[in-house]
Amino acid sequence: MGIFLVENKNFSLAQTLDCGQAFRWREDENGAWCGIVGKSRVRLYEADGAVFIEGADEKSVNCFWHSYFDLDRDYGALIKKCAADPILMRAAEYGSGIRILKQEPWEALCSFIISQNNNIPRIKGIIDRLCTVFGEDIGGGFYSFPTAERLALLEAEDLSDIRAGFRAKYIIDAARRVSSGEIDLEALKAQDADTARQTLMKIKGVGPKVADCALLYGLGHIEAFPKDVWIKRATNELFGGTFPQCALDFAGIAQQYIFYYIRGL
DNA sequence: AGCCAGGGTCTGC
DNA sequence: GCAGACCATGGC
Repeated sequence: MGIFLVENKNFSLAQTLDCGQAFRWREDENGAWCGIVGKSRVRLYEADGAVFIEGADEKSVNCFWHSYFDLDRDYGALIKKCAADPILMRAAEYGSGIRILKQEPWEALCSFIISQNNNIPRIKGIIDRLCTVFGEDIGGGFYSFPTAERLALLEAEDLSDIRAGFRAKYIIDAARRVSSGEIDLEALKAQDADTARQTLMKIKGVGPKVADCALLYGLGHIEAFPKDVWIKRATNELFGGTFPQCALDFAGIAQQYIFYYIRGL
């Protein structure tokens, strides 16, 4: 039996876990969502107007998982702010169950290095193989996301079975800079987004878009605003070339509504 | 078959 | 500073 996590107001597992911000969650045949975070494999489901979690103890639910799902933030209030722009309001209502996950910084950074010039199904495949080959066996045939320390010991050729293509050398460069301490991801949480972005962009293969994804999904900077091809398209075709100004202080969250909305059109 | 994908680097102007 | 070729791979 699962442990109560939260009421599912402004929280849809399907929207949150399959909106392109994380790549290791999968819906099972019963409509529950299974994923591996850290060294835990958990299963989440919605029932009776609430979200429940299996595979986690009471203490981790109240701390880690509460933070992971960003449960202290009032998404309803943000959606109301979106109403200042009629198109953004439509997008926010369409994706009103999305929450921005607070993922592990290294996993977020590495995942979005892999994401560049790539499509979501293949991103998931590459990450699956990366975890299976280089992650830690956490039992049951499941594997954790490999640490930067582990990957830093490899050469790009060692990733050939992962089929990450030209991104392999970028993964290794990122792993080495993080594991050596040259880039302290935890410290970037407390810095302003622009400073942190510049640091992240010292990594080969990390430009503004990947850096913003790491900032938003791994480092808690909700004002970071990844501009991928879909968002550029939406900004031009839906907003006349200018991102809605009413959402600037939570642009990352608004961006996720727009990304989900335009891909669903 | 060919275009595209949650882009970035490198080169040449 | 900015455009254009190029990068690996596979989904559609």
